[in-house]
Amino acid sequence: MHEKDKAFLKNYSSDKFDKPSVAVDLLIYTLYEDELKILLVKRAESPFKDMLSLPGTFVGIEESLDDAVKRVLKAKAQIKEDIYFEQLYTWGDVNRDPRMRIISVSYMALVSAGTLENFNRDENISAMFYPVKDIIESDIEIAFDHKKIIEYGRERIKNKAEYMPIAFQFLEETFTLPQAQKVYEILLDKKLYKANFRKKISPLVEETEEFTSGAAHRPSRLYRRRYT
Amino acid sequence: MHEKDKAFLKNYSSDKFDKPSVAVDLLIYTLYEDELKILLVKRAESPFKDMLSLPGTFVGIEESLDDAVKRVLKAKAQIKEDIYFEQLYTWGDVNRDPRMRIISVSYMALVSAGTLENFNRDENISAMFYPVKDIIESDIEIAFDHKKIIEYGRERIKNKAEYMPIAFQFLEETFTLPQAQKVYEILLDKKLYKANFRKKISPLVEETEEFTSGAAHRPSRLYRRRYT
DNA sequence: CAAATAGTGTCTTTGAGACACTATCGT
DNA sequence: ACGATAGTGTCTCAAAGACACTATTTG
Repeated sequence: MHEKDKAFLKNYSSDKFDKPSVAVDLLIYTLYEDELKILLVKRAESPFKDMLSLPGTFVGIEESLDDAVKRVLKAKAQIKEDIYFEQLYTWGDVNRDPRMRIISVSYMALVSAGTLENFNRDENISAMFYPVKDIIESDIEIAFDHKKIIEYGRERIKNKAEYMPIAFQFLEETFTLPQAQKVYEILLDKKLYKANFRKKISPLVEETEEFTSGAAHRPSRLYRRRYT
Repeated sequence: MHEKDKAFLKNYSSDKFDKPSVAVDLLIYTLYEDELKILLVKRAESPFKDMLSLPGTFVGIEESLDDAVKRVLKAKAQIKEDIYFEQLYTWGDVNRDPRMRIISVSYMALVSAGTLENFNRDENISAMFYPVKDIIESDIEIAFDHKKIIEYGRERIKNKAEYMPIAFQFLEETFTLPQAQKVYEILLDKKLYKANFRKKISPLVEETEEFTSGAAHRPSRLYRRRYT
C-alpha cells in the first residue's frame, strides 16, 4: 500500500470521522395456506422490545453483503441451501434507528414451502411467518422503518411477477399448471383466466410424463421449469 | 437511552468490531451532441491515480444518503437545483476498494443540457462528460468496479425509458416532438417510427401555441410535459 | 419548385382478455 | 350418471409496428 493511502486511511478511520454502521435486513417470503407470508422476529431487546421486526444482521468487515444475507438465512430461517434472493433497496435516513446511525441494505428471498420443512416452528417462537396482507393492512406497529420496507417489497414482488419467472421460486421441482396459476394469483392478488395463463406460461415450462392422482377429478399433468 | 442500548452500542462501536465505510457513487447523465454522456472524474491520488472514476463521496455520520448525493451533485457538477435522481444498487464486495472496506450505494441522476450551462468545462479538467458508449465499448480501464456500475446503469436507463416518463428529465421545459423522439432513440439505442412514437407519447404531453422557426422546413410545435 | 423536416391516416400483426366448450378422474 | 377440476378452441379488442401519404417552411 502507498504511503498516501496509509495517510488517507489513518485520517478517515480516526475517531473524529465516525462511520455509519451497515446492516442487511431480509424479506423472506414463502407461500402456504394460499397466502404470501413473511418471516418476522420478535425483538428481545429494546428499542422496540417485543415488537416484530425483519430478520437482519450487521455486515462484518470482511463479509460481502451476499454473505451476510446467507448468514441470516441460516441463522433465522434454518436455510442452508443456496436459495434465490435479490437486493431491493438501501435505506439511509439518519434517524431510522434510535440507537445509532445504521444504513440498511434490504433483500428479498423467496423460499418454497418444501425448503422450509425443517423450519421448526416450536423452537422458533421468536421467528414466525406472518401473512403479508395482515401486516400491511392492519395497523400493528413494526419496529424501525420495517413496515415501509415490507410495503416496498410487496410492490416489488408484484412487479416482478408480471414479468414471470420469479414465481417458480415458490414451487417445487415439478408442479401442475393449476398450482403455478395459484402462485401467480396470490402474488398478483387477482384472479387469472386459465386459458390465457397457460398460453403465457407454456414457453417457460416443459411437460413431464407424470400426473397427479387420487383426487375425484381429472388428473393434472406435472411440469418442470424450462431453462433456455 | 436504555442501559442495555448503551451496552450494545459500546460493544458494537468498540475497535475490535470494525465497520465498513459507506460511500455514494453517482452516474450523472446528460444528453448532447446526440449522445448519452456521463460525468467522470480523473483521480488525483492513488489508488488508480490518473484513471477515470465515478464522482462520489463518503456518507457523513449525520447525513442521509440523499443528502450525500446532493452534496456530490453540487461539488462535482455544479448543480445546485433539485434534479431527478434515483438509487440504483449497492455494491458490497469485500475487495472492491484496495485500501479498505467500502460499501458503495450507486445513484443515477439525469440532467438536461440546459441545467449544465454553468458547468465550466475549463475549470473542470478533472471532471468531464464522456460518451457512455465509448466507455462501455472501448477497453479503457476505469477505477475500482466503476465500469461494472456504468454498465449496470446503462441497462437500467434503457429499461426505464421503455416505460416512458424518465426521458423528460433530459428535455427543457418545452420541447418539440422530434426532439423528444431523438431522446428516446438515444436512450433506447434504436430508431423509432414517427407516427407510432407520437401516438404513444401524446397522452404524456400537452400542446403549446409556440412553434420553432427559421429552419428551411416546416416549423415544429412546442409541447410541455403533462402531469396527471 | 426543390429540399428538408413536421405531421397524419390506415393497414397488418400480435397479444391480452373473455368465455364456452370438451376431457377425465372418483364415487 | 354427476360433481369436480383439468385442459382446449376461438372470438374480440387494443396496442405495437410498418408504411405511405400530406403539410409547411426557406432559398
